[in-house]
Amino acid sequence: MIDWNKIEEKWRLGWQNTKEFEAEPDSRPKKFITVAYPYPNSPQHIGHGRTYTLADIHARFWRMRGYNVLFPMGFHYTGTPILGMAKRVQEGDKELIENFEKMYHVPRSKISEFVEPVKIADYFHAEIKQGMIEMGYSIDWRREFTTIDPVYKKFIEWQFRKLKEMNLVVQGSHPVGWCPKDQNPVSQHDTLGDVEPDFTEYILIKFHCDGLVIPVATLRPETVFGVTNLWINPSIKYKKIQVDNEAWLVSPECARKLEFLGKKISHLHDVQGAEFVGKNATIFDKKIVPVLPASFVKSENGTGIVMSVPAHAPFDYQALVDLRKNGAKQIQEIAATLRPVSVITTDGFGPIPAKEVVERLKIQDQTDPLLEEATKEVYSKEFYGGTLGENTAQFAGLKVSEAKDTIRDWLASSKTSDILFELNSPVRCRCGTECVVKILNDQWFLNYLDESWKDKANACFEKMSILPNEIRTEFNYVVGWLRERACARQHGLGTPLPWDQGWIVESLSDSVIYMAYYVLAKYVNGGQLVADDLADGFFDYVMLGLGNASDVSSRCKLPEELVKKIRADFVYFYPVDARHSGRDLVPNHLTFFVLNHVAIFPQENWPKQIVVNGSVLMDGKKMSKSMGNIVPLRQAVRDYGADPIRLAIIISAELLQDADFNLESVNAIKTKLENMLDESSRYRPAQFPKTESEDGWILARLQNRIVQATAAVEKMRLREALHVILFSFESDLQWYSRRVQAKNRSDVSGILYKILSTRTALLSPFAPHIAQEMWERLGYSGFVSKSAWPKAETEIDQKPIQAEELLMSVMDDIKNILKVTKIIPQKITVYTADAWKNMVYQKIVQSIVGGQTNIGAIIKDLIADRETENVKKDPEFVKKVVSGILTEPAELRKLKAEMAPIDEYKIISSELGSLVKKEFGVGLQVFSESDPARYDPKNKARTARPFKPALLIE
RNA sequence: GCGGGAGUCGCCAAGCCCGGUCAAAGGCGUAAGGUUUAGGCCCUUAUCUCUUAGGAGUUCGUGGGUUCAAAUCCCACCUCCCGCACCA
Repeated sequence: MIDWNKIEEKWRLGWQNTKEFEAEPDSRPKKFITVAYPYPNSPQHIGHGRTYTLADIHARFWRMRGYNVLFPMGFHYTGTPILGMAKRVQEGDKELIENFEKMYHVPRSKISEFVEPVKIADYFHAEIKQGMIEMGYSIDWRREFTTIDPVYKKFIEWQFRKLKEMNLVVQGSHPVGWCPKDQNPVSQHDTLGDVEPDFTEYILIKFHCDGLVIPVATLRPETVFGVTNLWINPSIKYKKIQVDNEAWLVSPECARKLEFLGKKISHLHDVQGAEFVGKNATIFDKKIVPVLPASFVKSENGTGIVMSVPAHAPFDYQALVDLRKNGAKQIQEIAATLRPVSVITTDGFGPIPAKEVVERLKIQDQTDPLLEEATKEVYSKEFYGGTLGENTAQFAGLKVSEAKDTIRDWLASSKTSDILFELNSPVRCRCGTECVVKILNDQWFLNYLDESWKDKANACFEKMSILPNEIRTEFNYVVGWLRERACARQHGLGTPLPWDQGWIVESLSDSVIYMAYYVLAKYVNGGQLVADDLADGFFDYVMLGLGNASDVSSRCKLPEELVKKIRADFVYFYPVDARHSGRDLVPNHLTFFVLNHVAIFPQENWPKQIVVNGSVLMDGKKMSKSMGNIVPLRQAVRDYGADPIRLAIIISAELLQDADFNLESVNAIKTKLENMLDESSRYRPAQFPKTESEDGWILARLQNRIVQATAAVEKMRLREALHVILFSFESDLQWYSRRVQAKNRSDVSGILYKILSTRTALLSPFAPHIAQEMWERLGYSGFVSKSAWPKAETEIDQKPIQAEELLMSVMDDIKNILKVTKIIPQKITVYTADAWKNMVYQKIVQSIVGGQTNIGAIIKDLIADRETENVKKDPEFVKKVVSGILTEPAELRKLKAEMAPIDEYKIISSELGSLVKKEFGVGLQVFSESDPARYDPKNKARTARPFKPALLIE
């Protein structure tokens, strides 16, 4: 039994002692590999482990290839979730505290400290870091930092002043979910039940009545030309309010909403809805519509008053129908005069779609729940397929999907409209207060709408390597679609906006160029760099090469040598060579990362590569708290060992696929590794004769495998690489050992040793601990992680490969025949094809490689040639050869076309006998097809073909 | 709706870009055998159908097409997953 944790700890300490992963500039070429840093609000689980493992393998691979690799890590403290958690701890939230205790095993004394947000971050920071160490990540820990370190804050201030100078930070208004009591924006983790506040923008269209403005909320401003009346609920007590310099009539709920939408509001008095029934309202100064009663109008929706468009809104149509039947007498009379006004024509609908759908669904009255469905149907069909009719003035002919915005803008410019934001479903803050939508008028944005900024980003993406390349289009799409993005919040941990201290730089905006900060972090941690006197000039010099070291030195009270050294470090390590992250960060972080780099840094420091990976499933299901199937990383390391987990995650899926993690696969990997470890004590270095065919073959295979594995890792196709290292080698070795055993050889230990050494080196980036242990047992001193990545010989001898392929295929044929005939063999005879057949074969291969696949033409050619005119007698032979060659890979065909034919008779008679004897227990006779002395009772010899000798089994 | 991705022989999953190495890798599962006191681990063999000579047939979401040849290229359709924001 192997004690994984002990082996792992041993080598971890080894790496630590020799400062294996501490990168300093030197004469070697560098690779700067980074991963999106973690947000420490919970321990990491195996899902998090995937991205870091991929990056670590990447780093270790380049290190073995002779690069000076910097692989650092930081911790993202910025953000609001931790703040919300601290609040919940303070409130004694049972569920959360239980999670800490039972799921995360946080000591009770620690939890009580969690009322302070930073303590939460600190705790999980330490926890996550320890996990990364235990996973064997080759991180240079001297460069660790958090995003609330004083120097980091200076750095972010610099970043933002830079962006502002370039006019990329702009101010504007922005709606947010808002708790009126806390006076704070709310996001998902601030609400009861963790509901994301989700809201919709409605257009308020202003009607006039008795000197009052009657605003109605709608999502369909394009139907305004079809309005026939307004709906008011007679039983609601409406409010008359002063809005800026107009008097509005709205429901009480609406009045409250409006307060937060940047309007000056004062309440006048209450009016019963019934008072307005029967009155006339006007719009566009001329159109007059009656105000009618309707019970479906809800006080809490919109303004509590609705514009009625019976031609296109099923609710309105049905309410009108109801009213004609049941209304008060004079109302019935008014209703009877109203006719739906069609303003949209849609394929598949007549002029009054609302009527059609209401009648088709057999809707009874305006309380019928089917009306929702009817509304949806009309809405979506008209939106995508409708055009505005002749009676819509200058908008006639526009598609509904386009007209919506055009008409909205037109209404706004003529001051007949306003905006209302409304939560899609009621949301309560953790404090219990009902939330609203508030418009922040002084919100700061990063102006990702800026065209020249987008252009630069696209230029950068174009030159970048994106792995896997499939997601490249997604990046392009995101860049095109990005608008202004709010870049500051009013609470949370982080850096205050340098010019407006009331705002904190938002977490997705202070994490976009921090890779540059890793260069500084080492000096911060070493105490040489402190925040107090750091000025922008320092960052300008270090990161952009602006100004000079002596000015910076005197201004920031830093030794000039130090300033120069830091600049030199930056010049050496930048740009970022690879950025790893999960695919969820594609539409945000990764895109912002590029955008901010191209804004701030000169082109030579733009990032070189992005590597994106999919997520990790547990037993085929998404990991989630509620499912209770989260596997904490550190626990998994204790139970199974770091290397088996690393491999299980990597081998279960290619980069972008979701990786399915399950215990069986971890166990399978574990025993596989344990077997390899066992083997590594078994072989010793020794001279080996490269005389036998199978030796040449296995050594050639070894070269091929190295080439395959290397190419795969270079493309970050780690699953494929691992497959080669773990399994393909195995099948090669299986054949080799069959051959060796058949011959009773005892001189192969040297070869096996060489192969295992190579495999160990190939394995080491993936499973660094166990590979190191194997390396030691194999008798090497020093670290395998420092040894060179195996390199294939450029000249690979193809002859033994062909020879062994021939033997394999004959063995397969024999087995096949035995299986079908179920005879017990007494004697096996092989006949190899005649020389002229080889010549024909060669010619056919050549013409196929040359593009000729037509059998008739090939035969004609062959007959025309004296040397191969024999085929006349046996056209079937040509057919079989052609189809045989066609089922071979192009590469092999090419090889056969170029190479001289192998001597099948010689190979089979010298190599096959031992195998046949060993595996079938019988003797073997070999003849050439037309050997006059051959033993051929069944006349089989004539069926021999090149690479397909004829067989006789008795 | 927009954008992206996927549907492969019990399950997971390669192959598709660059058509013939493809009845289609590998892992898991299953079955038989070996090893073992027994079990586990491990090893061997088998695992679409048919076949007493190395062969044939039918398969890669569905339906068409291109080609000497299609899992792979083209068209249409069906189904599933993810993102659509100010949240890390």
